[in-house]
Amino acid sequence: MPATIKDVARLAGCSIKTVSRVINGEPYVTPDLQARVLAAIRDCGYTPNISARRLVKQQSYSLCVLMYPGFYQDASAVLSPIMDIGYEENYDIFIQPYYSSHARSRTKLVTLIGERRFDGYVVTPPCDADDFVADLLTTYKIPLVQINPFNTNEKIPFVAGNDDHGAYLMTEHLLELGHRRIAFLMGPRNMRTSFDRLHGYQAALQAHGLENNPALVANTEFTFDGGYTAARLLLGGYTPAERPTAIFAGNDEAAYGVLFAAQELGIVVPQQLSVCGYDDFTVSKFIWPGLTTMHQPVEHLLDLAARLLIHLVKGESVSERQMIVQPQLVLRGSTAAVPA
Amino acid sequence: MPATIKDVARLAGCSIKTVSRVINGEPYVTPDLQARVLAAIRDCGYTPNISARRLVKQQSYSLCVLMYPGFYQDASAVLSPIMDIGYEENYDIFIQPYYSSHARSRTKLVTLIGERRFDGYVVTPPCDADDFVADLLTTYKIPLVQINPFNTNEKIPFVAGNDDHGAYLMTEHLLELGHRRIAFLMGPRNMRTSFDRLHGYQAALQAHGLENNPALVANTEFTFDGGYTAARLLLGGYTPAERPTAIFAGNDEAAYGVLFAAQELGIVVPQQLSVCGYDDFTVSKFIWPGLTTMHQPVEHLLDLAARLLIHLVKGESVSERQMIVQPQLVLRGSTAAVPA
DNA sequence: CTGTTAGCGCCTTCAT
DNA sequence: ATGAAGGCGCTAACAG
Repeated sequence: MPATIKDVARLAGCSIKTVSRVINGEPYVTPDLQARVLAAIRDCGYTPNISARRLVKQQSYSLCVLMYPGFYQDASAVLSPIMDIGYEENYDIFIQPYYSSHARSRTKLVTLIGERRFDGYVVTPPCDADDFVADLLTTYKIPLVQINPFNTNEKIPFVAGNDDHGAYLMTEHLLELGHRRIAFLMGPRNMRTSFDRLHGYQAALQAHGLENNPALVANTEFTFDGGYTAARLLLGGYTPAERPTAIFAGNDEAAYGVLFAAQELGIVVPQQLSVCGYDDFTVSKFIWPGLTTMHQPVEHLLDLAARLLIHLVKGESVSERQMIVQPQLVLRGSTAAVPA
Repeated sequence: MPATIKDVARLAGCSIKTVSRVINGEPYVTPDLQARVLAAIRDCGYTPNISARRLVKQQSYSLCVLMYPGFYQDASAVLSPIMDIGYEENYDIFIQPYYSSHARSRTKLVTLIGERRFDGYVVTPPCDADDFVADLLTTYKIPLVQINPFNTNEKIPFVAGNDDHGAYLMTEHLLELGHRRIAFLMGPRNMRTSFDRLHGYQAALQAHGLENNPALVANTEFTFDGGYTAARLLLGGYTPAERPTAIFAGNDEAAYGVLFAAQELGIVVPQQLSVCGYDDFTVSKFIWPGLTTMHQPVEHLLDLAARLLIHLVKGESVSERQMIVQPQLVLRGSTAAVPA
C-alpha cells in the first residue's frame, strides 16, 4: 500500500494542504516546514497518486498520437524521443493506430474522446485526409497539432516539412548530374506531400528550361509494390536509349521497389540509372547501393509537434503555431552522372 | 462538461448505484430499469470517468511495454496489434524506451512504478539482460511478462520464439542446397537468441556429420555495421575457392550488412554466395534479391504477451505461463544451390 | 432487486 | 503562513 498525502502530513506534523503546497511548488511555506515535509516524503517514499490528481483537476495529463501504421518505418526510433518528452513533461503519451476514413477508426476516436479524455492530439498523415478528426476535436475544443497536414491554409496548428523545396533540391541534384529524362513517382492523392513533391520536381525542371513530360510522371502509392510496378512500366516501355536516366521516387519505400525492379531487369544503379527517394528511412542506407534521398527529420517533427501541443494544452501563449522544417539532401550511392 | 453518473441517474429516475450496476454488467437489475438507464446513458452521451474509477479501484488499468529502441524495425506495424488489444480490453498501453543497464532508464523505471503505477509490464530483450527490472517488479509484486528473455529457466512468465529450432532448420536448408562451408554471425552476448541460434546452427552441422569450424563463427552485433564488417573479414580472408559459400546472419539487419558487403566485393548473391538472416523484418522482402530468413512472428509474440499479462493482472488463472512460438522458414532469392 | 452511505487521494476555497 | 471542510466521479459495503 503506497503512502498517501495523509501519511506524509502525519509524519511531518502538518496538514495535508501544506504537503500539497510543497508538492506543487506553491508559495507561502516556511523553509523549515518545507524541509520537514520533504524529509517525510522521502522517508515514506511518497509519490502523488496520479488518478486522484487527474480526477480533481478534470484533466487526463495525457496526449494521444493518432498514427497511421506505416507512417514511418522505424517507428521505435521515432517514438523514443516523443515518449521521452512525455516523461519529462509529465504527460502520458499514447500511440493509437488510425486509418483515415475507416469506420472503426472513427468509432474508436469517438470512444477515445469520451473515455480517455486526452488533453490533446497529434495526427499524422493521411489521418487528416478527411476532416473528421479536426472537426470532431474542434467541436470538443480539444487542442490538435497536425503533422504534414493536407491543408496548410487552415488555422489548425501544424508542423510540416518543406516538401516542395526538398523535391526541388533533389531534382536539381539530378539535373546537375546531367540527367534530362527524369521520371517522378507521385504518391497517393490523400497526402499533401505527394502534390508538393511533384510540384517541386516540376518547378525545378521548368526553372532549367525543361518541358514537363506527363509520360514521365507515374501515379503510384508510397509503397514497395507501387514503386516496383511503376518502375517496371517505366523501364520496360522504352528502348535503353530512350528510357529515363533517373527515377525520383516520391518516397523511400517506393524507391526500394524501383531498385528491386532495376536489379531484376539487369539495369545497374547508378551506372545505367540513377534512383532517389524522399524521407530517409533508416534502412535507406542499408540498401545497395545506398539510397540518395531527402532527409525528412521525423523525430524533429514529432518533437516539435509534441512540445507545441503541450504548450497549447497548458493554455500557454505560443508564437509559432505553424512550423515548416527544412529537409536535407543525403547523397549516397544510388545517384551518379548520366551515362555518356 | 461531460455527463456524470449522477446525470444519468437523474434522467433514468434511479440511484447512481443502479447506473453503476448497469455500466459494470452486474446482475440484479430488472430489464426495464436497465433499459431506462441505457437510454439515459445514450441521451446524455455519458461515458464513465476513467480517473475516478481508477482512483477508487486502486488500479491504473494501464500496462507498460519496456521496449529497447530498435527491438523491431517496423515497430509501427508491430505496435498496432498490441494497441488494439489494449483498446479492446480497456487497458491503456504505454511504450517506454528502455536501455538495459542504463542508469537513466533504471531511474525512470522506479519513477514509473511509483507515479504511473502500471498494473503490469512487458519487457523486450535485452532489457532483461540485467535482472534489475525483474527484481524490482518482483519486489513490488507487479506482474511481468518477458519476451524472448535471456533466462528461460526462471519462473517469470514469458513468450519466446524457438530460436534453437529455427536456426537448425535454416542451417538444414543451406545444407540441403549443398553448402558445407557455412559461416554464422552470432549476435550480442546479452541476448539469449544469440546463443540459441548459434546452438541450432551448430547442432544442424553436427547432425550432418560436419565439424564445427570456429573460424566460421563471427562475433558481431545484430546491426548493419556488425554484419558488414564481419562479412568483409569473412569474404576477404579467403581465396574464392576457400571462402564460405553461405553466410547465415543471426538477424536480418546483420544480413543486410552482408548483402551490402557482397555487392561491394562484386560477389553475386545467390549465385556465388548464399545469404540468409533471422527475424523477417518487413524490409527483408524489399532488399535485393529478397532475403531468405526465419520468420519470427513478433506481432504474435507481443499479442500473446499482452494477453497473458492482462490475465495475470486480472488475477485470472492461466494454464500456460511460458510459451514457445515456432518460427517459419521464408524462402526468398538470397539462397541457392552451392556453386558447382 | 434497489438505494444509502462512506470513502479512494488530491486540490480548492475560505477561514484563521 | 497554515489548516479545515468540501467535493471531483465512482465503487464497495451494507441496508432495505
